[in-house]
Amino acid sequence: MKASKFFFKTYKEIPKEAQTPSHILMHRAGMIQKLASGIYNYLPLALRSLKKIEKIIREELDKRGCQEVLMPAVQPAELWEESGRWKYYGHELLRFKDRKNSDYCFGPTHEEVITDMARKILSSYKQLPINLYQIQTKFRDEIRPRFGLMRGREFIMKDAYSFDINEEEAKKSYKLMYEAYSAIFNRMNLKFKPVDAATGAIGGDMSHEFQVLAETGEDEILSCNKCSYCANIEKAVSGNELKKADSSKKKELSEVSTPNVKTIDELSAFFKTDPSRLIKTIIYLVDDNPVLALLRGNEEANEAKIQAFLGANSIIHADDAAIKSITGAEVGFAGPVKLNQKVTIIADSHIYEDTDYVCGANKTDYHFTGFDPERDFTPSHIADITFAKEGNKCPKCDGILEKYRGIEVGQVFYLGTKYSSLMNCTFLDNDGKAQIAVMGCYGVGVSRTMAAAIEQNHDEHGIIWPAAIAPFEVAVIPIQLNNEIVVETSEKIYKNLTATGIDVFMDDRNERPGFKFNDADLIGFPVQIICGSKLIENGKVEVKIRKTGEKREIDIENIVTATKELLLSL
RNA sequence: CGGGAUGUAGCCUAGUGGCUAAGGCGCCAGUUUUGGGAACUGGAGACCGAAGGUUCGAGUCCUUCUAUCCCGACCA
Repeated sequence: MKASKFFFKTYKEIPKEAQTPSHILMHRAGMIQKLASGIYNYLPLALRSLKKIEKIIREELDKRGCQEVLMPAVQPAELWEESGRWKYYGHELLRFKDRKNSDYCFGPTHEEVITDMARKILSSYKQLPINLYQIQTKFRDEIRPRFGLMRGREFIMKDAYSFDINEEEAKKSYKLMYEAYSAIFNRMNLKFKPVDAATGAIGGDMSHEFQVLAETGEDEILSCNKCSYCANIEKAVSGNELKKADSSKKKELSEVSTPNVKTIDELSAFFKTDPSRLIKTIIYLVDDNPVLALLRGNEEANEAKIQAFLGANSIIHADDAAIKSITGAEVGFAGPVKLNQKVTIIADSHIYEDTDYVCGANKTDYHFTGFDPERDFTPSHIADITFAKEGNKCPKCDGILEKYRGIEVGQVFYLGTKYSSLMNCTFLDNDGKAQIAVMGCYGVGVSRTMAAAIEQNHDEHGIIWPAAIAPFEVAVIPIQLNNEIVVETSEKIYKNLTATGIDVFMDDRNERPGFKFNDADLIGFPVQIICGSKLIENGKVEVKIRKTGEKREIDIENIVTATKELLLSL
């Protein structure tokens, strides 16, 4: 491709709204344009990279027996009602009506459609296993889209779904996809970690996320410094042993007037005590039922763990009115003692490490002191509902947990029969008996992967593409366009490289050298071949490696072989 | 959804209530220039996010709306 004919434009200045490296650089390099919040145009430069990502994905999936399909973006509400998600998916699901007033949504994911597709074809165990995938545009109406393609509303996703005859086989399919994903991100030369993950709205009971490590990642990961344990902060478990409360320190429960003292900070100031000596009572609506979560004042509630523990579809904070009706008090005075109605109470296991706490009295402007978790209330459940922390012991070995930030670019779920049973996706087994297909689902955020690659690989000059997903692998940059030998040589190199199947960008623009060098670094061509008159007279050109900044002089006649070798290492 | 901020040309910015809204980048034409974002000359491009209001007079003040961004909550 010649620059003079290529549809692109680079920018020196950073647009006000771009905050994060991938967003700034993709904008400056002329890869994307924003059309609306979280909705972007992909220009040729971006699409080239996306296509390469897609190609790698297709190759690795096809190699493992997956088959590509293409499903509609617009989906009828009936299917979502069958799975129950029309109700539970919430505002993220973009819903609309057609002219006949029928309900539709723009697909945020395709479990319903694929299960419907599969049940129409599947009749015998002989057809299984099967794994179907598509690469397609999704829409999720994010509350707060941000960081360009990192969290867009419309985005490109590869989603795959496996169907198996039983759990054991389904777990084999899961493992195969886990391997496929590792292979995919390895081929892209990205630094990533597969981590244990919470399952969220998609459901199911086993899941791994593939996290590309980057400072700007939205997710926190805890990873053992000794063994392979690695989990999303929402799921991570501390291996620290629980202490036993010192029963000699028990005190009597007594009501204390605490006028207008509501928050943990206010309480700890009022009682002149550490937040760990306070019990925090948080009231949730879990699948519309009230749930009290109890934890120590210095801990944060891990809502993903609560949701997972209770096997719930949704968890939200109760509003003030609900809190008032449950506790009989204003917000800020909730506690587990003397509740006037039966509610589920989930107690964090850490609260049993001590006694003599302060907790709410379910009476406006009053708290209890001397609260003893073992004596003063009966929990419905005791569970770990806090976050593990950096420096905690690993739950699997004697190592220590370290913290990383990551960008979730892929996730694999073992779904079981969640959708297939609700939607009656069955087949006949060996004995002629109907069985429910066991499913898994697997996603890769294609557009997000592109952004993540940039987040992980850039410097102050621009993008540093891994060669496998770079829009172009090589840029040929003639310096003196008024010098015939330079022009001829660069043309020759361009043609020869292109002929061997390398993606070459020929910067034939009549610009000064510095301008072209800066553009080349910004766009991030992994290899830059600089053709200047002085070296060419000696039969050489300069080859610059974007990643290291290293410059080599290479004989013109060897340029094709040398470039090919270089690219393999990038 | 709560809190904060911002909308002036394709991009980045300036602009005490006062006449024709200013500059840089980019763009077009020309001349020179060609190893790290060139110089000069000439040119095109904005009814200042929208609607009301205050005022002799509004880009500037007020109200509402809208869009966008940031923090939080929420989320794959």
